[in-house]
Amino acid sequence: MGRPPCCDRVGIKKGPWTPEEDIILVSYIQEHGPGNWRSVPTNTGLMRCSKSCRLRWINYLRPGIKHGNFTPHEEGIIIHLQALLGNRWAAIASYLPQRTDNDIKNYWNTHLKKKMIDTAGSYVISPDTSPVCHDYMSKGCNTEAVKQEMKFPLSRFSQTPSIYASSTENISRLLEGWVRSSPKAAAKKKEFAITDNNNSSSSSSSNTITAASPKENKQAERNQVGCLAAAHEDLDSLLSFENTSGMISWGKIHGPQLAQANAEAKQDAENSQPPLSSLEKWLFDEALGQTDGFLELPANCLSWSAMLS
DNA sequence: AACCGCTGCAACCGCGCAGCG
DNA sequence: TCGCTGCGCGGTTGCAGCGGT
Repeated sequence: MGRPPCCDRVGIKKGPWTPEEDIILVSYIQEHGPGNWRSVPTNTGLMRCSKSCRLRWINYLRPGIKHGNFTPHEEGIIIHLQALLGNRWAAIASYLPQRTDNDIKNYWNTHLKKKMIDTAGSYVISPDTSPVCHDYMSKGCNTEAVKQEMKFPLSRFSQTPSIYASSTENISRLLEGWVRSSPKAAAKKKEFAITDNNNSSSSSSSNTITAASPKENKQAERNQVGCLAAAHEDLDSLLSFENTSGMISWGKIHGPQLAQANAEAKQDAENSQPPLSSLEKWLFDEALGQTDGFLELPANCLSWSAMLS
């Protein structure tokens, strides 16, 4: 007796989202905030199921999402956390706020898993939770990829997404200001902070995964996410291109105005070099072994990642 | 130029969990 | 306590784009 699929209703549209649908969804979320997905299709008139709306928002339209160009450091984090947590992509994604679980999952399945299998032929993958890197370290490793990343840490911004992708990036960018000022978002951050404080005794070790019951693990995960919230605030500056030119109200722009807004936003992004954020600094520090960040990875994981590159 | 296989990624599907009445 | 409902997660699929022949 299975539950009937949510998208079985006649008239529910499937397949790729159109820019128009994206704009409708973004406009609605800008006004009402994410959540209550059940009501989104009915209130917006979108012929999509609630799940599809949620997924589209989470994986593509949400502000601050970065696609493609995984850095060696991100690879290292993913590899390390995958070894620690297994295929719990949502948990892994919580350590990489710019990445979605879907993105990480895809990247793992299409790139990293293959690399791991390829290299596992010559090296033993340790089954224990401390992955892996020892053999590589003992054999020496090529850290050129890491050095490159450290030389040009902002290279990721020079990626050339598709035309439509750039338009959704602009949607995200435009939304950035709303998310920052959104009372809901602020409340969420506050809530995280409170959770973090309440668990301060454990937070110091919250980055250490210990053997515990599934329920406890779940709670620990939440705590970890809470710990990350503060870091997320720092990330804001990285995630956005600093909408100093002013927030464009999404409810008011359509057609040619939208195209112009997109063009201007793109121009802004091309002209302005993003400031060095706390995270960028953290990445530098991490590479130099001066980790005081929220996620402390074994330095050799960078090497591991570079090795795979 | 046409075909074919491969790759990467967006989107879908099914299940489990949590909240609520 | 139980059933219903909505949300979130992980696995899987489908398709567009690309390169090779």
